[in-house]
Amino acid sequence: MVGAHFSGTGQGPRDGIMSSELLADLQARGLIFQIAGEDQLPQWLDGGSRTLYCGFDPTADSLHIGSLVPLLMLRRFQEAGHKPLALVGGATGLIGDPSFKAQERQLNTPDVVAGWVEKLKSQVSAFIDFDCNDNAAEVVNNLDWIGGMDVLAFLRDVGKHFSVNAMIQKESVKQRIEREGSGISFTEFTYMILQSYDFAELAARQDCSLQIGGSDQWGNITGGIDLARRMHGKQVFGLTMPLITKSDGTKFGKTESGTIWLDPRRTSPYAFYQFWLGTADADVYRFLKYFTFLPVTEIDALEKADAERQGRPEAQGVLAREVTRLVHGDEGLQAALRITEALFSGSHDALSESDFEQLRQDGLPSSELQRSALGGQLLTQLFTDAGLAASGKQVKDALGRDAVWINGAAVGMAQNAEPGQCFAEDASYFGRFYLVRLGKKKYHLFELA
RNA sequence: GGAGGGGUUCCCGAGUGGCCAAAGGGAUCAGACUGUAAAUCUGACGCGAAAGCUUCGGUGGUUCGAAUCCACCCCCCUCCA
Repeated sequence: MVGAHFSGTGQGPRDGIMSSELLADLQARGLIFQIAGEDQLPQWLDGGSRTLYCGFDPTADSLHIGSLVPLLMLRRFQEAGHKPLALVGGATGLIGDPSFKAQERQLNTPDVVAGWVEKLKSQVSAFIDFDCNDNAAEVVNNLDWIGGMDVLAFLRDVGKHFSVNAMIQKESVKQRIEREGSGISFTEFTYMILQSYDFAELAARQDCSLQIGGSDQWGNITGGIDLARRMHGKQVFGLTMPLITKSDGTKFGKTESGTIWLDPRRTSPYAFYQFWLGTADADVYRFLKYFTFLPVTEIDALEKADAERQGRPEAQGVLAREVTRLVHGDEGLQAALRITEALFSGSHDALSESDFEQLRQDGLPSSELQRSALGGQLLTQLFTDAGLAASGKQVKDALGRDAVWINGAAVGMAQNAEPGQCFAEDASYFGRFYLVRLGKKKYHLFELA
């Protein structure tokens, strides 16, 4: 699956693109927050194929959609003819980035982090091309150069270039230092130095001249720019992307059910697709620019068309399809579409037996049902266990409002103690499937064991 | 090591002996309205269908009764050494 999605988009590297054109496109997409070395960067990029990098720290066994913008950014640069390095933070992941984090974080054990590093490596690889000749991507791990370093060398060769006075002035750690009720350990405080060292090291060994990252990385990136100059006399650049915000002020990338992960085992392509489909009107055109490769002109045209038409905009559907394909490939997208169509078109009766099996495999939440165990059970219990609701109270609430259906038949509070009747033989699809709907959007497939 | 401040239900944050399963806000879930929107309105929101059961950093204690009082411990923050 590594790299599989890249070729699936039908857009190979477009080496004809000039970099000034790239920067103009990024600008038009609103993807540029700040640039370090703004005067010289355009002509530097136009001057040839450059190497750039972006770091991803292993803080879990999967990246989430917060990393999507930087990942796609690496690819945008690659398509413009530059060489992307995806750095996986095998070393920095052991320390923890304090940037704009309100609290000190729990350290993870080296084994755990090492395991995550491997997961991230393959995940990151799906977004960039390793096979094109001149500017093939690479994955690097900073544990390779930080892991073997001894303390004295670190303090003398690297630490000497940093002024604590300057470090504590950085906006990214200021709140931790100034605000009452928080603090920062020396360990996390050192993070900035490690990331700076990464940049200097990559500049020296791979001639990497640009680091990209989220806007929260500005302090760490500029630290690296200074260090590369001091240690190796190299001039390098930095570019940050804006923090993705939502118009309603809530945090992007989280839903009621939690984080949206890139790993299909954590967030199914169906759930992923649904997430994007639910994007607010006020955000959707901006997100199309951030998260897809559709030309800006096309996005603008879509916005105009949506505005002129009454009713439901098409933008959400476009966004959901594009991003799902980027992350989960065509197959993942098809799976998501199949489920969506089956559930929201209103006609479950059209589904075949194999369709049901497919839905389960495609990531529709499902579980097994033992007919023998139905006896003493209550629906509230059954549905809570299946994850349809957080507590029996919520199920009860839904039952009381006639918001529960089993295979299309409404179920009320009166049936709570009658699961056997609700899951009757003749009510099933193909003798074994029950599709339960709670509320407007939550579905669960039960299959008789 | 010393002095002071603090740890409340998902989050913020009231609550200083009974009227406290614990105000208020946010988040979340469900309903109406809709576009599988937004805004608005309604209900739920520790667990439990209910009876009832278990919470306010931890452990013990005082009391008829504790989130609230006492003792010790743990953790966080500020200042001093």
